[in-house]
Amino acid sequence: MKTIAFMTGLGITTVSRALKDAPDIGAETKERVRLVAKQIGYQPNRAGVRLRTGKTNVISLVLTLEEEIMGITSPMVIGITEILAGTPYHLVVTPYSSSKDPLGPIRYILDTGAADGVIISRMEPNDPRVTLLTERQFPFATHGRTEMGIVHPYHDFDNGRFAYEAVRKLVERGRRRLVLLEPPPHLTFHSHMRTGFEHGLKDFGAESVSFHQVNIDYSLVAIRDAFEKLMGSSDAPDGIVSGSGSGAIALIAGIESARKKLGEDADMVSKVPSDFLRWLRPEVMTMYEDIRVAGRELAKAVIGRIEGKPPETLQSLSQPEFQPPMARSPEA
Amino acid sequence: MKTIAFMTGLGITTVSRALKDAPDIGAETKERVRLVAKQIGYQPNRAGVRLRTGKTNVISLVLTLEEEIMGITSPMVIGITEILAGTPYHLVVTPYSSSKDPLGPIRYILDTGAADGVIISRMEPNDPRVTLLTERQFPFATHGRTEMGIVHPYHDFDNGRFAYEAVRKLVERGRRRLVLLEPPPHLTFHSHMRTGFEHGLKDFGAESVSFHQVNIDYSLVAIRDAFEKLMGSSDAPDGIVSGSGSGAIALIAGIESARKKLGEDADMVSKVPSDFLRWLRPEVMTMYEDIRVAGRELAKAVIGRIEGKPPETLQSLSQPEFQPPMARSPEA
DNA sequence: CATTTCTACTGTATCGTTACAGATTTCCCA
DNA sequence: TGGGAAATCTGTAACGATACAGTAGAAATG
Repeated sequence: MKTIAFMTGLGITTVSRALKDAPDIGAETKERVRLVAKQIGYQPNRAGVRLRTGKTNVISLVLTLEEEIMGITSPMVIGITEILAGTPYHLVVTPYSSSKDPLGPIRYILDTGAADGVIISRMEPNDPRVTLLTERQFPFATHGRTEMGIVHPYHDFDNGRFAYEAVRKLVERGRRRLVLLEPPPHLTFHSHMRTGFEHGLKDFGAESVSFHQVNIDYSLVAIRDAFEKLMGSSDAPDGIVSGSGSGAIALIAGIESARKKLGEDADMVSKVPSDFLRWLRPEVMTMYEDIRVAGRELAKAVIGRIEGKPPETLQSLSQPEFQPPMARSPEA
Repeated sequence: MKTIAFMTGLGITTVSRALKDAPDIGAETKERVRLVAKQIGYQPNRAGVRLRTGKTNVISLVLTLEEEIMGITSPMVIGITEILAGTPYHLVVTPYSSSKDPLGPIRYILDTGAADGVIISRMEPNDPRVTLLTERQFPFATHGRTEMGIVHPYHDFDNGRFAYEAVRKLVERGRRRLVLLEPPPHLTFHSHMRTGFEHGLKDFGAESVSFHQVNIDYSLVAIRDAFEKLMGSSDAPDGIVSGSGSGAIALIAGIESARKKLGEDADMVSKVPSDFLRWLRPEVMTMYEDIRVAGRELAKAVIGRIEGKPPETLQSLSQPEFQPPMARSPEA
């Protein structure tokens, strides 16, 4: 900036103000400054700005290491960066080992002012992170909803609707004894999915087969073993709703270990974050949860919040849709 | 820091020096300063340090958006952050849209001093990014190798060995007409894999079926269609080596579209970054590329470089191993 | 005892930026 | 024509940290 000041013969202050289009700078001067700035490829020094103003130009994505399992991080990161690319914001990934202290990274960011906004996930109905961030009036957006009466920016997949439509589809196929592989009970979308499932059962006339031994956070091996037992029992379901793509893989293995056949002994609907299942097991009906879009929405939401937009305008819910069956061959 | 200085009655400079264990500060004073610092939870202000010293305490992971396809980003990010967690470094993800300007993000980082070190991937034999970073003496580590005679930190999976062992395995199964789904030709590991494949053919006595119409960067649909055609032709291979997990999925679809059967008409070996294939298609033989470990190694390597360790001590090659077949049921 | 040497500490300037409180010039109106 | 308002520009201080060049006092040296 000193260089620009020297080249234009102006004061440093003037250059600074001209570049941010302040009203007390002449139009012609601004033009000149902008030209020179572009010419020499001026980029504001982030440390300088940050030290002086406290603005970090950083968005922090707070991740549990557990999230890796679902392969959700990739598209989320990509989606976020797509939006940030057009802004001065950088994306910093802040993980926390062991889910025992979810507040740790939040406190760190609040205490050190490490970012201008945060994106968090794995939301709980009563989430202390949301309480803390709201108290401190710190901009954030959540992947998933809460139930505390606090209005905050979020993006969510309509898991209730997903389960409801899944039940409808299975009943249409003549299935009546349905099972749900659900999210862990402490997360908000557990009850969303559960409720949607139960509504579906009632509305479409099917019954529920209990399967609470495992949830989508369990290891694939644990899910497979539990489901193999269920499928081998006299209580075996004939319709399956899977709350996660990797869970579905384990369920399929369980079915096969029990010497049953998908599509014959049972049908399955699964939420998926990618195309793999559709390619390898086209007999599974899938609803695609687009995490990349979620990343985009969340990035837009935090930025909106940073800019002071009211939180209730920064909420979005993405509607599930069945994916068309995979065309197995070009001429088919 | 001002607070600590006030509380201890020392000068700000003394506090600064005491905290970094400078030799000209009394042992007792250091102890006192450290105690007070811990007491009030002092964390150095990153902007202050960065402005004064130029040290950003940031490692930048430079990604192509294409990388998402392979689902490689998640474990890579997790692996890196695992290492950075014990250090003052933050991880910033810097993507570049459209692979037409791979130098863009590198230039940005060099020009603005946005990071202390960089991790890059999708290496080419003659890679301008490596040239540039080396010229400017900027610490970096690469996921994959180059062939320019420049010694630099890297981590790589031994793709040559992978293809060689894959051929051995297929020949052991009685397969003789082998095909390779290879990486795109401009990337370094293309020739690694190709060479390993050819060596295998020669050493174990098999022949190559040409399949250059597509590579692992093509869409799954394109790969499937091309492979379906090949499998339907009189030139059909009976052994397949797939350079990527998602590619393998498309190949399987191609086989099935051509009304052939995996395990009967042909066997397949694939490199995979996750467990999915093993669960869903246990008949595919897999070698696991652990991207999380790669992330860890790369993080350690850049930090080593930042600390001035010689590059030749920061290189690692991970050896492929066949995964044990999936136990289909607990009692088996 | 004077002088050097060492130990332990400190003040000042600086990194790049912006907030704030002027300063200068021009213009308008009574 | 004098005085105030408006428009445009600028100098200084400060954000938090550290490099550097000291200083003061104690200890060692001859």
